[in-house]
Amino acid sequence: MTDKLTLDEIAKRAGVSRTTASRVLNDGPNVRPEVRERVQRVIAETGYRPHPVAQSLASQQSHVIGLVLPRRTEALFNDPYFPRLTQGIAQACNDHDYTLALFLMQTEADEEKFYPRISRKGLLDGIVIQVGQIGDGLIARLLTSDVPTVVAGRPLNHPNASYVDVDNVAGACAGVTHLLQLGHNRIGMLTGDMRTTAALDRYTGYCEALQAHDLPVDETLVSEGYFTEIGGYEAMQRLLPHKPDAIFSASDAMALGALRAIYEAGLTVPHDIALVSFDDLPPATIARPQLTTVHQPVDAFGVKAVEMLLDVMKNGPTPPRRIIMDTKLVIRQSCGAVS
Amino acid sequence: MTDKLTLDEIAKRAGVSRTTASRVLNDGPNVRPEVRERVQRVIAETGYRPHPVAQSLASQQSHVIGLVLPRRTEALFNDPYFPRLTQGIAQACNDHDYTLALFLMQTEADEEKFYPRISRKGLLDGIVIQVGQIGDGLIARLLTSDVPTVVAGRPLNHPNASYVDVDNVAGACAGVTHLLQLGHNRIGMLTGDMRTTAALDRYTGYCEALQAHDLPVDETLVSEGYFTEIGGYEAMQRLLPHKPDAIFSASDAMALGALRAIYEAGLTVPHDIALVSFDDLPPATIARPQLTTVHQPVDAFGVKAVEMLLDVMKNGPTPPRRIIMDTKLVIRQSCGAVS
DNA sequence: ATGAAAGCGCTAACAT
DNA sequence: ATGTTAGCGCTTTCAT
Repeated sequence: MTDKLTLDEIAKRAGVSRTTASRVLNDGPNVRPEVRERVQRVIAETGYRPHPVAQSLASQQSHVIGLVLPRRTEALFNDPYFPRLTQGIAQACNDHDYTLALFLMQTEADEEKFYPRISRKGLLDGIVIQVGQIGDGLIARLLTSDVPTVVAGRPLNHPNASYVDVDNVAGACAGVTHLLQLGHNRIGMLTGDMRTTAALDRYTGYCEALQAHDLPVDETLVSEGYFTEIGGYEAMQRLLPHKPDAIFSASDAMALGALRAIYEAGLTVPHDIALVSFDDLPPATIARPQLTTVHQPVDAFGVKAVEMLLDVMKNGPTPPRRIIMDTKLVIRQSCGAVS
Repeated sequence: MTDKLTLDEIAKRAGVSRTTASRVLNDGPNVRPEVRERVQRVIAETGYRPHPVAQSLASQQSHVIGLVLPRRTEALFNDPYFPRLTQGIAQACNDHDYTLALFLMQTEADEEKFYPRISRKGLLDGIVIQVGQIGDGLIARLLTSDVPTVVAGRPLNHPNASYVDVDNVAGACAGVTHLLQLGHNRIGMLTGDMRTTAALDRYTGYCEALQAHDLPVDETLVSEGYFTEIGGYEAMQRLLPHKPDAIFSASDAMALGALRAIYEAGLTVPHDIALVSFDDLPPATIARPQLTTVHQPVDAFGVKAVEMLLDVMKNGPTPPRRIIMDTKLVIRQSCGAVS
């Protein structure tokens, strides 16, 4: 009933042509105020809503943005980062009147399934794709497709990709420098999954900080923790025999695992080992002691990604856009700087 | 180039009518094998992909399912439940060749913004909406709209809604009964947000277990923790003066908070206070001691919700469907049953 | 300022 | 088995 309502019907009831009705609907120009009002009243009275698909077909834009998260199941919900990123992007889509379509790619095989769907102009007006080992092949293909694409995180080997990232190098460097200034000189690191640029860049920041203080990078003090709690736990266990006096963890989740390992070894944080991590997500304040950590603006990150995509959609992919967002060291208890 | 490709073009190149080309595209009947093959070859050679929006308009179905999560920002990423639910639903959509559109409703006001979009047949073939205080008004409206809707979780006051839920009552009852059998008789409870049915039902299960053992419900031993870590922490602090010998927590996250409060009070789990919770999400195995908890099948839950929706889409909303999924007590360390 | 007409790219009922 | 003919509901030139 309220459903068979079409723009033609509205036009008829308002005594105008469908064109004029369309103009009113889209707040277009060239409509006499009184006519506009009349049409609007009919729209309001009937509760008419335009058929979004018909609009899409005619206007050649769907007002739908796709978010592609290439990530294994476990990584996806063990890491508080993704829900938060998704939330930020969803919010931004909302604010710009776009609908968000979510694509979770669990395996490389999913790529083949998704690509035809999303690369075809029509369903999606644009795509935000998160970097990650899975799906990095997709990035290349997407960039040459006719769907505007923006990458969340720094992609490897895609020089003309538009992307937004946080300054992982500077952030990590700041975290490690803080530990150095507190007088530590055997600073170990728990790295993330080294197949990701986030992990690589944070490691780079760690090295830079040490080198700036004329300290060598001791590889026996570096262990891969894959960004997860359990990974951090195990990596920390590997590091303990080498007696670090401080640890920089590439994620809060790993820091949680490190805390466990340290306690089980009969040591305490920050007394025996000082700890600084990266993220500033909920685990940071849940942990005891609370984590000193490099804050990254995840929400703003999502907003920036969407805004960049909108820009690319409007003005084309060249030149490639680039936004590197600042991080900020948040000092809490785990570093020992405050009591 | 590869984009101006339309079904007409394919038909022309294959020397058939557009109808026949369409038949081949949709694996329809009544096409001679040789013709079918010829068309398929042209499709393959040209890399043709049908325009999904045009298909939607003509066929009156979008192959898009909407997931509506009415939840405040904080709740959304402090609780590992939602990412996991989303993941399960996304996976199920995938498997059934549907695209997932995500709608995060942060405020009641968002309702007004979303409703027109999603209630209009066209964009969405169906909707899965998660229950929650925000958005419960939406449920009523959606149920009377012409978009097939299924609720994730038991909705309050919507007798003819189709929904899938876990057996919160039985699950909670099993958890508390376990504590009773271990000999505890001052069992406190940390409840979730009591405006949600999940929290209410788990409380009901708690009461039932006590009553089955002829124990009264002592309200001084019950405190609301809103499902969050910090909420559980504070609720536990309120309970400690009343000397419970065991605690049933309505979520793993709250149990984490409770652990903190208990340790800070100089007590240990399970020695001084035994602990059983609900969820069996990642926090359960990260916590020390590991949590004895009522496992709920979140992934399967999402799958069931999608399958129910598909059923409703196909066969109409009546009679209302109902699926209550079983839970299972997972015994770990926090209850003290094992060493 | 308004409307007629031509699509947008596809599906489907109806011939043949 | 194949093609013809209408749409699906809207936007958008192009006249007027």
